[in-house]
Amino acid sequence: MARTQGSHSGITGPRIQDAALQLFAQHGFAAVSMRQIARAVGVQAGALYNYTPDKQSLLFRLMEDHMTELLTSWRDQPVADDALSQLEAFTRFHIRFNFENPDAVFIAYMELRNLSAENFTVIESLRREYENTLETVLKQGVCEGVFAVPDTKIATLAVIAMLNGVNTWYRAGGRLSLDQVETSYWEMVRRAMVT
Amino acid sequence: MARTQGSHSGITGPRIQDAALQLFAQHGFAAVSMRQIARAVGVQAGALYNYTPDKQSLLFRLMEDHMTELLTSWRDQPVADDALSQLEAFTRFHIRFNFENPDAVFIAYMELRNLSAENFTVIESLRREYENTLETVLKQGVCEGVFAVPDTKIATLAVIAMLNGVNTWYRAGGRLSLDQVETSYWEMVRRAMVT
DNA sequence: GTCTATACGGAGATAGAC
DNA sequence: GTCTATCTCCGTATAGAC
Repeated sequence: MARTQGSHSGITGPRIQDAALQLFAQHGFAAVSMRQIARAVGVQAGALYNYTPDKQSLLFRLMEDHMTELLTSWRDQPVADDALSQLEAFTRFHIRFNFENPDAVFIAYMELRNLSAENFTVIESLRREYENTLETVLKQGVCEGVFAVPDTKIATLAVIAMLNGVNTWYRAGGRLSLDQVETSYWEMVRRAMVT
Repeated sequence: MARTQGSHSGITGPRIQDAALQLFAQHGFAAVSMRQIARAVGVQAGALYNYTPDKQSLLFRLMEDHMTELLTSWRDQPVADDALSQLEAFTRFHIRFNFENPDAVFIAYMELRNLSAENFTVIESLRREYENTLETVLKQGVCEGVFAVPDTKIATLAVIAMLNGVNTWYRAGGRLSLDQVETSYWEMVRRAMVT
């Protein structure tokens, strides 16, 4: 009862993040105004600055949260000990995670150039960390003699680029289930990597 | 002598295109102002409107010119008649063309959402046309029995996505020549597609 | 915690002189 | 063909009332 009119306790912060995520993904960071975000949340523009120091921090937080969740989700996956199973797990995990987080994935790739220099460094290092988890699998497979790749660094980037492509065309409810898509990509990845 | 001061005959138009290409690639369409473009060219903002009806048309023209050049360049490539040679030619052509036109390629992928609905349709159909040239090769290879792919449409998109990734990391003067990069990617593409 | 009001600057685009 | 000047609108961000 002591709460003033219009107060929504602690939920406005997350709602701002959600609205920004959706709007940035749809129109691009530079094209979205703070007023638009405020309108989507149902508050006035000025109120946003109780939750974020500025627009740049809003973008950074979205990307950092996304990359952190990507990394922890992959680390929480059950692991096999052979490289082949790990590569299949990575392929399927990456496709599924991207499918479930299309806006965040899109922003993480498209809005890198709109990060300040310091923020860019942070995000890039998280991305590098994720790429390294795949490269480690590939290196292990090369050691075991099950993978033959021209260059593990190039192969890492090639696999991730290929898998990222799924989000540009796959939509739920089309002629293929996500599991079928995973299987198709896994077949191509496997044949490209395995001896 | 009849020419007024500041006139640069017919070269201002192309200079506007070049400046816009570079600025859009660097900062993004939405973040670049007509004033910035004018400054880069060395004219006043109002003068731009002698060459383009508006900012949107400037973007569309850049993308359309790029896609058209991509298509005609590929059509001008010498063709082998077997699918395997054609796939290798496509792989190397695509990597090399992208390397030589990084700004245009970047814009063509990043600024699709900033096109008007009608302009988007045009660009999308040009892209589809380019993808179809690759899918035709893959289909031919499947018929000939030299390729085994889970789905020619998916394989087409997978190959292009993988090859597009090169531009995100490869820089001239690094540890690898472009020819070595082409060869690495071709090895992965070949093994992913060939029976 | 949210509101209204506003400072301050820059956006796209146009008019008319030269 | 380019310039200067300007219209009109919207951007980010802040101040202070409630």
